Amino acid sequence: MPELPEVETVRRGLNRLTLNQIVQGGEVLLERTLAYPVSMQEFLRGLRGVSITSWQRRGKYLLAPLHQSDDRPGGWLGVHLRMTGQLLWGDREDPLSPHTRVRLFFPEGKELRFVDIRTFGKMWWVPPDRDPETIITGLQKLGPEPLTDNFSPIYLSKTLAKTQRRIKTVLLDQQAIAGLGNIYADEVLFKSGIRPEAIASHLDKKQVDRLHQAIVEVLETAIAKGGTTFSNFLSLLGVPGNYGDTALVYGRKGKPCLHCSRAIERIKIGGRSSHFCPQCQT
DNA sequence: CCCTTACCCTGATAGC
DNA sequence: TGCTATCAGGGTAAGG
Repeated sequence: MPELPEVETVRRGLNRLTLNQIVQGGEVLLERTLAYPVSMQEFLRGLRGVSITSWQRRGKYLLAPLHQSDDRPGGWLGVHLRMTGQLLWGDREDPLSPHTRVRLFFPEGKELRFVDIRTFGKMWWVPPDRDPETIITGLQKLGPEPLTDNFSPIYLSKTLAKTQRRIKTVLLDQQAIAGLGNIYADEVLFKSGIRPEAIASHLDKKQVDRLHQAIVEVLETAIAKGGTTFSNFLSLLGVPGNYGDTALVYGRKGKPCLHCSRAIERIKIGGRSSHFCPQCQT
């Protein structure tokens, strides 16, 4: 389940491996992966002959501006990995995983593959004359990037003050903060000593400040470790992460809290599992 | 408007 | 051991 740090890690890998090479063609093995255009012919027509100038990230979305060989704009490529999506860079002759959904062919036998077991992941080709937000509509509703100045303690306190939702639900709301998912949300609540079921507007200033700091620190640490901190995540070259290595509460139901030894509990909030320490989090 | 729930999907796992 | 039911969750649409 790639969240902001994993997507950021993928972005950095893509920037090292995929830029300024003309896309020679491709293959769509599961048309449902295409969010726009929905036809594989149109999608591949848009991508053939373009090259990628850079990869950008917004929340959990990857966005790449494209250009034609004569330097005219070539639109944009968008990717969302959702639950199980992976982008893999390798050779065209590498054995195909049965979960391969989209292939893009690059020069010298290289290939960028979108592999996705549970098929929730999406790709978009945005035509040159369109704003990406009009095609990838999820971009319109994204809150601030948590690792920029837009995400200040003041912003967080104002955002939390005006909702009666539980804090865990708000952390998962991409409109409030872009990029957190279920694992990192549980971890930042543990780190800041706040129960996931706490009503957001009831948090005091000290709690909000601690939460803000925890969000920034947990994400920065995870990015520094290459996004392999919690989730079972493969880098672009297929190198596995150290699953479960450093999660302090996520997935540790019944196990002793690493601070106080009380058993970690798991409850459902908004249809998602939430892990917390009943002693350390209040 | 604000918030919650159902849905999509397949591999892993809990439970009988 | 082997089978089946349940669970996992990101974003979106529909419902309350």
